[in-house]
Amino acid sequence: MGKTQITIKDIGRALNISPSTVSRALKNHPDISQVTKDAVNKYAKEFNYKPNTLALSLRMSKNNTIGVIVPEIIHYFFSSILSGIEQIANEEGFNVIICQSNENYEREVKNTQALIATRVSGVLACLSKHTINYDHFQDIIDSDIPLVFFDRICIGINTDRVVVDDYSGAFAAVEYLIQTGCKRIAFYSSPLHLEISKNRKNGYLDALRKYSIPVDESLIRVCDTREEAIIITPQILDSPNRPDGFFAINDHCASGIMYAVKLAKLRIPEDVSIFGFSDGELAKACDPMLSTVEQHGYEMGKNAAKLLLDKINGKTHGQYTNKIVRTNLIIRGTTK
Amino acid sequence: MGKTQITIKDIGRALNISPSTVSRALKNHPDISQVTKDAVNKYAKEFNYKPNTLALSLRMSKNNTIGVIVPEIIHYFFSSILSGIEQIANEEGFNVIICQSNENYEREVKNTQALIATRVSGVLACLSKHTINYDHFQDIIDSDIPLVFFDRICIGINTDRVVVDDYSGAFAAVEYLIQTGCKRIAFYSSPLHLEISKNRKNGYLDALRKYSIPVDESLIRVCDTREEAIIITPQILDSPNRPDGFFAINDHCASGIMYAVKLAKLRIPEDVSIFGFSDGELAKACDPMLSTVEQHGYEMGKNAAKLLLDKINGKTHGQYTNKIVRTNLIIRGTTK
DNA sequence: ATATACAGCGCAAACGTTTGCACCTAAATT
DNA sequence: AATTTAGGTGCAAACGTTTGCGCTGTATAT
Repeated sequence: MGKTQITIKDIGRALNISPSTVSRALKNHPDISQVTKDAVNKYAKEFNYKPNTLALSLRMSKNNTIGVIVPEIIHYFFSSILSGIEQIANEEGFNVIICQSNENYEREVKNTQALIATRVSGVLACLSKHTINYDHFQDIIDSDIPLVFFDRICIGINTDRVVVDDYSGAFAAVEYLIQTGCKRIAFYSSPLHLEISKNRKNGYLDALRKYSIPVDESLIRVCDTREEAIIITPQILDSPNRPDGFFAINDHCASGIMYAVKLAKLRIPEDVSIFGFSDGELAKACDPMLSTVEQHGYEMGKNAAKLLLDKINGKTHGQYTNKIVRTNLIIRGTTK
Repeated sequence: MGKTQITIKDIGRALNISPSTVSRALKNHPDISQVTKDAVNKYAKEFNYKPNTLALSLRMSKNNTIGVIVPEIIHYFFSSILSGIEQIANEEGFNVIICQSNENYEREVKNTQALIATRVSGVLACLSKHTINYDHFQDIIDSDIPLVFFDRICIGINTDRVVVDDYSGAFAAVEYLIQTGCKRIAFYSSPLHLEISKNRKNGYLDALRKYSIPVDESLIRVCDTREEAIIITPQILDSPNRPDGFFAINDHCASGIMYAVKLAKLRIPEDVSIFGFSDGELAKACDPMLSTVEQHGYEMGKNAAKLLLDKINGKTHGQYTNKIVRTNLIIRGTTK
């Protein structure tokens, strides 16, 4: 007990050979005799030698660590992405260090700087809701650190991205609402400067157009939390011709809508249909269970991590790839 | 662009001074003249010098990184703990690298070994559901790495722990059920070798005893997921004298019970009351909203991280502290 | 003029590894 | 017998920092 980690030098001293020989023996270098190798390996095992990754990283000027910048860990979608990232990184022997921006621009730039200082091998990033300046990400690229964006990307920067198929998911959801009889469909969105908002809005609009349903701008609201939804929905429900369908930017928001709709003594889905986005933990807890767009966070995380690792390992050839993770509709009880 | 990070040596070369002088200048060492300091700082700022943390860690044999081993990131309780950990670590300039065991013993030991190899400054760990051997954690301690357990602790190892007040939370919840008229209360638990299960069971049992309610072993089940709850609850509801109250080990499980209860055409809370544990995302999405024991994952994470950092910084004096995070009841619609 | 003090800076070692090169010995080739 | 070959090993530098110690030069005190 209390024993501190043993080093290559220690092994060398104990066996009366040089550190270089020990190093080579451990790596099974052909120059080293079998007897030496055996002796070294035996000793290493016995005293539980573990290479010092710090020294290794320094020597190789290559850190087997990737950084992840994520808005908030606690959201199901992000934590499942994180889970996917960790899975792949782990398989490839990489550590993942996490930073959360808390949807805060200043913290996001601090995070990027910390990651650069740590000399991580690569960075996976998802924009905070309020980020509109991207210089800190350019800094990452300028520092020769591979960068790939996921989910909330920015198009001002040349790099790889992996996104959910927001457009198609939104289009399909709204089309489903229309096909099951909805005539007036509201859309609750995150701030519109975000690509995901734009894309989903486009999906929403195009679905309406396809079925020649007029667009009513008053039905498009910026609202992406349960609390906000509970506040603004009653007003909308009160209007002379209230909507008979809601398409929400996430499940939390959808559950807020459900709450307000029930409070207004309207029936789900007979009077109003509701579609969410994410398929998080709460979707099945709702009553009726929430119809939603499954967006495969875990898959997204795995894809993003793979892409990054390929870049780190130099397997990609200068091209920026734009991976799109499919979505699919999960029809449950809040739609007809 | 393409510029790689500048080093202390580079600054020295550019300014015709030695690396040691640069180092001292940057640290505002009194031995260095103001003019030199100014020159160094100016150059450092201009060329965006950032210390190489790898070299620093190696030199100081101190890694400003802590490792966290967590069963599954995607669960709300764990991700909020993680969030709290990240918060504190960030404030203190520490990176946090995460490993998930996926509730798998083998992965857990791999994780511990990886963290030892990385020479993290400290480890925060939460046992996987199936861990019954603790040697790998002893290895961490033997490697002189501070270790603190959170939530799912093991009592076989001498170290700091921070846990939720499981006993009191359970006691209070069950007492509330009794006080609001429940006569037969079922308890759905995680595997009973876990301390949290034992403690909550004790709280459950003591509350029953306090009110002289006989214990019926058939009402105590191992079940901690929504899916399992949906399967086993109908049988229990079918029995001649069905329970009129449920105390679930987590909110997922509680939501499964709700589903089964509604399916059996029983009313919540008039016919049966339900109490969860966690206050996760889904609690408010339930209908009626779930009464549950709030367990403050974020606080727990912050506490655990603080404790660990104190140990790392040598602020604690050899004593093992046992921090207990309070719980409190959140009464919503699933109880009277 | 000599001794003392101190300000300002550089040398070199150290943290643990890897790796190009040189070195030595013994065997194999001429 | 002289030379080449190859097998096995060690030296030393490098990655970027920090830090104890020693060195220089100038200014102050005797």
